[in-house]
Amino acid sequence: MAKPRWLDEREALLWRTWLRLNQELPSVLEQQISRDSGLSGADYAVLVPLSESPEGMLRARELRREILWDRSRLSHHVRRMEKRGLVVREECAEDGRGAMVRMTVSGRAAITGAAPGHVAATRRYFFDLLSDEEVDELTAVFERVLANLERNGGREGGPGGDAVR
Amino acid sequence: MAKPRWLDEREALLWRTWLRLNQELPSVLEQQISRDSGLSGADYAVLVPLSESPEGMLRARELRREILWDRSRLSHHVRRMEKRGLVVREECAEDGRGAMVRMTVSGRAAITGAAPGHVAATRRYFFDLLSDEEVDELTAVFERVLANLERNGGREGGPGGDAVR
DNA sequence: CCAGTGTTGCTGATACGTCAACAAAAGTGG
DNA sequence: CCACTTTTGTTGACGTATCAGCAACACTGG
Repeated sequence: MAKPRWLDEREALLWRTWLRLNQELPSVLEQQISRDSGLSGADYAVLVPLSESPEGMLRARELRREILWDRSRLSHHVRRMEKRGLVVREECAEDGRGAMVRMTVSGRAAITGAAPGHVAATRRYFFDLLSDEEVDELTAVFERVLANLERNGGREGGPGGDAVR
Repeated sequence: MAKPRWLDEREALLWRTWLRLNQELPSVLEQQISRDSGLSGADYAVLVPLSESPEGMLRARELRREILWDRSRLSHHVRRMEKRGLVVREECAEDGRGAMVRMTVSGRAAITGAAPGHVAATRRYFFDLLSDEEVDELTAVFERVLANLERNGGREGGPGGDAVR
């Protein structure tokens, strides 16, 4: 693996652009969420699946499956969110190990307040700049890359960069 | 801004895919770098511009401009890298405030050793899955989004997610 | 020369993510 | 039923990122 084929001009340009976009877009969106709702991107990521589930409650394992977080990360973050009154932990009836994470009233209020602004920002900074065809093309490419990633480089829970969601 | 147009089916799919890719791809690449060179993605991001500059040395300000980091982040990270012997700080001749960051011999060895494997991984997980046309299409789309981002949402140094580079 | 202003980099406090180690419960095969 | 393994969630330690505040310097107009 001493001397692999280097990136050519066009590839290098794409790579730099991609890295930069991945740095800037999530950052701007997180700031937007945080500024007008006090939630972090991580908070948002946790609250979204909860808000979509029947009781506003999910087992930690399910939550992790949705957002692809490390066990430890979720545990720590839920503890912090609990301290802020956004969620509560309850014990799981069917499985003695399990932990249920339930959204509080104030948690639901937070996500309900934050979502519209976030979707609007998503449009303004992303979807408004894409044609319908481009939406489909990007989806196809990303899914292809993701599929390959999971076939090979996949790890268990997949710690990783933050997701605004 | 109470009720913005929600994301339709296809848009939501793209968004989820994008978030997931942004979480997984950088994570896999960072692990790859770290595993076979002991460098973190952040180390790599710092060392690349240094390795491309004439003396292996840049003023902190320039370095920040290249990688779009916060002042504080760079300062902290350079301190840690200095402790590990990858770079050294020197004072800037022309500007009394300035700080020069210089790559050490061992720093250059590290990046030289890490780069080929990283480029190979970049190919395996990204470029090998794209056609030539797709490379150009993606570049065009990303640049459009980035340009809009900098026109509006731009902040100063731009703290943001990590870049593997 | 000076006061005012912006820039540059550093630091300490705090929040966050990752890792290794752990405990408890559940599953599994004898 | 009993050892053994796996799954699940928690914790503490550590490295890292962000934020507010600071000090030193540079630049500008008077």
